[in-house]
Amino acid sequence: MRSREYGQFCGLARAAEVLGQRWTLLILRDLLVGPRRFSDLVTGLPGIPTNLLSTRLRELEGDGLVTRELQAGQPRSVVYRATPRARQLAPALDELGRWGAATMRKPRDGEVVTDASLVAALRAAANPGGIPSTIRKVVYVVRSGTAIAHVTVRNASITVEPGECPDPDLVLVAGPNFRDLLAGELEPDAAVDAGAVALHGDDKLLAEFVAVFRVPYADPATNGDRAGPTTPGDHLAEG
Amino acid sequence: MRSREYGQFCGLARAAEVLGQRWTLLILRDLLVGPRRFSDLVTGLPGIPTNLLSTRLRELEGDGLVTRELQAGQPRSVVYRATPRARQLAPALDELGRWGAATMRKPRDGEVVTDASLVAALRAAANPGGIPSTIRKVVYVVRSGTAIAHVTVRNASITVEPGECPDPDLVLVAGPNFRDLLAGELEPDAAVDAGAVALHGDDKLLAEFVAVFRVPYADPATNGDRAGPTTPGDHLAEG
DNA sequence: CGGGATCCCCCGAGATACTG
DNA sequence: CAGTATCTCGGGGGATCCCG
Repeated sequence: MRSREYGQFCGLARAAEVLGQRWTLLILRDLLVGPRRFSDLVTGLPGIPTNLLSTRLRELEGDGLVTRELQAGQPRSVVYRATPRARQLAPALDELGRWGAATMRKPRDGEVVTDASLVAALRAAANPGGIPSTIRKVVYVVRSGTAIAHVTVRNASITVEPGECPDPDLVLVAGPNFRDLLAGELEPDAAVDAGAVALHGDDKLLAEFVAVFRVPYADPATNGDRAGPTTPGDHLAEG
Repeated sequence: MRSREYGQFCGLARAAEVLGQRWTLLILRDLLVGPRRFSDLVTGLPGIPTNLLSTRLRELEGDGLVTRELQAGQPRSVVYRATPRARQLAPALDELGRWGAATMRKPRDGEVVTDASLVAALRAAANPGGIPSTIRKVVYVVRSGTAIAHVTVRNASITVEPGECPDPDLVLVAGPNFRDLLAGELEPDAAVDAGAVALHGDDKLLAEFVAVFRVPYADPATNGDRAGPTTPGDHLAEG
């Protein structure tokens, strides 16, 4: 079998052949946030070798997941864009991201947060069922390290985009314990004093924010078992 | 950054560090079907080097996803088991499997179907909402190549397990166009004549089977766009 | 300056053989 | 049965170079 293949007629194996290549999952994560130029991707993926990025983009184009558009202008500009087929990956990447986030506590040495990773994390955490019925439109700006995203919550929709936004109702600057807040282990009232977040604006809106964005928290000590044994029926009867 | 790491404080990056290693996704797929011995895994993963399997199992044990139990007996036996934390991956792997299956048409040259891949595919395709209200208990056996699984459909539950089962109500032997049937592109009445399936037993139960197991079918020609442009709100506003 | 291509080194993966 | 040992080879990492 060729190097990246697995020799099985299996959906998961086919997915692994594409997504199992190093950096591919993060390239797609960034492209699902929006179209990006080569240099944008290099910036958003610190440490990626440029030759590998080039190779991956060509492979993804061949797999029908990315399109390549030449932009007018001098110096010339190339824009990479996720195809509809790649956008169908969003639910799977959200699941993977939530699973991976469940055991994250502190950044490892040298780990960074990028705009795209912040946007992806917030989109994966978004819970439309948590939108208060009283809301008309609220705009948040979220900062974590140097990463910035803005959130617009309306009656029945949550949108998350990278970067700043003028006139936000509330700016949240994530502190060391920010995830404890989103995991529900820290009450909104206590979050500022606990160093989870610093607020600029209408700080009463923080309670709405944590109602809308929730992350699970797996206990590593029990290998992730949080609420007793997994019952059959949770997910058919796997295991 | 160490070789498998990405240097980002991001749930998806953490997931990729574990699942992006070659063969890891398929090892977990097999272990989510049930506990397996080393030689079971070697059999279910044709082509995997035994030293790599050994390495991966040790890594997964270190990541808290697999436990290793010595079984009594001579020759000695070792059983590997997915931890609860690994079982939390099931929804993500199902999503990935459905995504990968959406563009599968025919097996590539030499591709096989294993018991575990058949079980995983059926579990990912299971749709409890499709269970007819008239059902009490129906048992199917499904064969695809040399792979065998059996399915039990009850009032509100679907279980899929590997291997045979005594006294099934209906045996389905998958033919070349079996997926067209599950994708809804082939009516149950026409399936046998079209070579999608051969039946042994109460063939009127086939309609119930296809109501319970559904797979999506992406059109490769349009890069996976099946029903017009993706509307914002389908998945927040990604893209 | 953006968008790559080229080069070299080395680690990780594949294949096979062998052992407690 | 359940791995380890050894070798080879391709792909990834890192730096540099190139071209419009």
